Amino acid sequence: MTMFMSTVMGKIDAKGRVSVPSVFRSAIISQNGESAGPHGIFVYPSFTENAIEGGGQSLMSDIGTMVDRLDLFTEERDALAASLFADSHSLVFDADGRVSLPSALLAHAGIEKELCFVGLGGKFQIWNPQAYADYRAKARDMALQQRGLLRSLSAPPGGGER
Amino acid sequence: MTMFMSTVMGKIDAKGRVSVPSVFRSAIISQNGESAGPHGIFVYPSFTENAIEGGGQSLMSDIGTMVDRLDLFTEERDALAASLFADSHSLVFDADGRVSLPSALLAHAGIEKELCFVGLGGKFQIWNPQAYADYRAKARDMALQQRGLLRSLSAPPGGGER
DNA sequence: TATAGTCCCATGTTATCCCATAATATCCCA
DNA sequence: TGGGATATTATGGGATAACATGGGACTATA
Repeated sequence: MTMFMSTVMGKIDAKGRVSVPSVFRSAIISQNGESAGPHGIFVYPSFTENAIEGGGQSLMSDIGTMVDRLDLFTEERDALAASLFADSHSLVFDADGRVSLPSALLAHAGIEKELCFVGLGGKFQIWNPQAYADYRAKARDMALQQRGLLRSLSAPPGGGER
Repeated sequence: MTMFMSTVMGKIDAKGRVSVPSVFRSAIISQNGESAGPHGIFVYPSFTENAIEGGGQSLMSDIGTMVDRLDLFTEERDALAASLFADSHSLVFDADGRVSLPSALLAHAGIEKELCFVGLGGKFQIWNPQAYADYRAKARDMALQQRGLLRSLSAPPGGGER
């Protein structure tokens, strides 16, 4: 299973295009299956942070089947579907592996020219570099507080200490 | 698996025509099958909101089978079917991918000139932009309440981790 | 004959495709 | 382990196609 990892800087050119880092691109292609037609990414605003969140198409179809399990024609389902899909976009790579991010998403993340891709395992995020630096400091503090939990997860089967 | 997503603004011209966004159009065409004759959309008033709802022909047949499956007396089922199909319209694209929305539907959604298409995955909605802005906030709250449900749906049998 | 609905074509705008270049990383062989 | 050759990548810009939109002409309907 290929995953998104590491942090890569990037910028938006005069035509609004962003080059998706090759590390992320190859992860997506292997996720979607080598052959499958035109590749691309699936992006939406993060619910909890001022960042754009994304993944391969498989992430989208997973969400689709999830919603399909709810009853048709109910307020709840429609509300959920609206929140999930209305602000989501399916972006296709051009010949050089670039996409153009919708302005609504850029606004949500406070991105103008500079941005950075952050791998999160199964998905990735796109941040304003400055905002990410701030967030990262906070995230580290949180992770430190969770150390106990982390140890209890890795310990069980007489696991190797790190 | 193509789905309707993202939000697109549009307007009605002097002749009452609306240009169906190309994102939605191509989703419909791939849903109906590339070849199949003249393409179009299937629209009806939303039951729960002041909006127009629509999709490709496959949505209509889904609704049909759903009605058939319902465990109701024929009278009740006929009543439901009537309310579902009586106010439904099948609109065909003109050469430029436009349709003209029936005035009854426009009235139901409170649309005059401006409107917006909202993707909901398997179907889409057409809103008065102002009304949608209000609804969006409400939908988000409702969706947040469903988060627990959502998580339980995504977890089940040996699903890929996200 | 007026009205509304189609069909078809014209336009400005935007996005897409395609190629060129420079920088970087990767490979290969001495 | 070097150092040069070869891909791969990121980025810029011009040409092209697609799209949204407006309006004229034709056809059916009342």
